[in-house]
Amino acid sequence: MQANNTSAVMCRNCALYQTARVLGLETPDCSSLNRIVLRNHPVRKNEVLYHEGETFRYLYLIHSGSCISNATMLGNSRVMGFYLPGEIAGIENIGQNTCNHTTYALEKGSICQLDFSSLGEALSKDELINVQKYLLGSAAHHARQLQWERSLTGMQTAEQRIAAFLVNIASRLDTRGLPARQFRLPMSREAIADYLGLAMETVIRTLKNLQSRNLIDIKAKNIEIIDESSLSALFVY
Amino acid sequence: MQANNTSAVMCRNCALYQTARVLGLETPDCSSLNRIVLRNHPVRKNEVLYHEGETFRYLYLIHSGSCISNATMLGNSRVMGFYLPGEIAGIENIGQNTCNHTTYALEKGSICQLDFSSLGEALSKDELINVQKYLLGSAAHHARQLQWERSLTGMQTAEQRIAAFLVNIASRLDTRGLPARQFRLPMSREAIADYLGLAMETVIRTLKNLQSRNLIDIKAKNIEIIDESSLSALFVY
DNA sequence: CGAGATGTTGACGACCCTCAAGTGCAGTGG
DNA sequence: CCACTGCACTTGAGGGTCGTCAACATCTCG
Repeated sequence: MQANNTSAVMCRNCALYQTARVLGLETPDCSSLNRIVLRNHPVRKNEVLYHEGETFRYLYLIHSGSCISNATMLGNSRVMGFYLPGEIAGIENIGQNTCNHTTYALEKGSICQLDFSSLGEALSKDELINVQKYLLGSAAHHARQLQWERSLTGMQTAEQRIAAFLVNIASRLDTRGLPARQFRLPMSREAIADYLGLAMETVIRTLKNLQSRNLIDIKAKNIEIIDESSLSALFVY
Repeated sequence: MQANNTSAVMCRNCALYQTARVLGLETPDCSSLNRIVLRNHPVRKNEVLYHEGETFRYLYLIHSGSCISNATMLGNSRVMGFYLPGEIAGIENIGQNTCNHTTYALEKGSICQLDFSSLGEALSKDELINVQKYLLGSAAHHARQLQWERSLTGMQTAEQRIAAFLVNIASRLDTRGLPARQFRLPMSREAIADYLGLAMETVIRTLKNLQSRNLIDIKAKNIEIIDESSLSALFVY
């Protein structure tokens, strides 16, 4: 059995399971889905799912582990976002030919790969309508998530941004039925800093400060949210 | 004829026109589209399209003018985004019952209203597949836009954020075939400040500074981008 | 024309970025 | 098992950016 520090979603909460349900296929080992889905593919740490500029074809449903996506801006790289268990990486590439981020695993895990470009051929019209409807809902959900992230990233103080970031991660884990009080922050401090537009040192100092006020307990990558309401109160002003 | 300070998209570039094309209906006055679309509805300044908490039903395609959307956080309001001509307001509500922003017009203009909830009944299966595919592409495009906005909002200096904001607006206008060198910023300085996580005074001073360096020329809400490459160089470091 | 909203300017101080030095930890090879 | 190497992380000092406050200017619209 796998160690508990990398969390996996239960099938009921996995984005892929929802997709399967939409297809009218409740059983996990149905054959018609297998034509377009690669199930539970293991990924190593730092393994790339898709490269910036590559032809877009697949959606990646994170089953366990987590991913980070980067975009290069004239040589320099910027962190664009993180994908947690149950979330869909690559959905923002729909409607264009190429991927515009590089996405890779932050830790050992497993993903399901869905051949988006073959949906039309592999499914009946009714099935396609349902799957499209589901993906449209997922894309809209992703947009709401991004809107919320945008507003938190734009907050004024480092403390607000970090508090909002932590609450955001916790709530996303909670949505998928994963422990949201105590979990592992899979990304480096540098990645958090880049993502939030802060200096790495500020991230560290702010985390330590939140810890000294007993709002969180953080040791290396392991974090426990002790006082979520006070943490939220920092940015819901 | 309307004055030139509020810009309208040419029909070829309007998001609604694309939708119409997807439906296989090239002519603007076709009857089957009329069942679910309210065309070119005029809106007054400050007129609300949809309220936070209201039941979600319609998508709004901005034909001319522009909109702002706000979300309340415990009484306080935060600017969540702006919608320019040719863009679709409300698309992020798909997949949930209620709207989570309040969106209203920043200036006099006109919009088309699409009854999203009746799509399934009003269209044939083939039509529905095409419309869904189109909307899925739009939602993904919106997500890419938001991802980019998130990364610009997270930039460190006020100058980077403002430069990126201006270039972003210009490029969105350009996409729809509208003048992108000289245009009107329809929102207040305060709204820009809130949106970018800055103080209003900083927005004003930074704009003035960019003007003194001859990168832009700004007078009240009218802006001309004089040196776009230098402006872009400020944040593509 | 007047009143309220919106925008502008200046002074000051806090916050956070930069730079630099040092610590801890993970992975590798002996 | 342990030393070694490299990378992530931590801590401290100093200075610049930007937020706050307050006064004033300008714009908008009845």
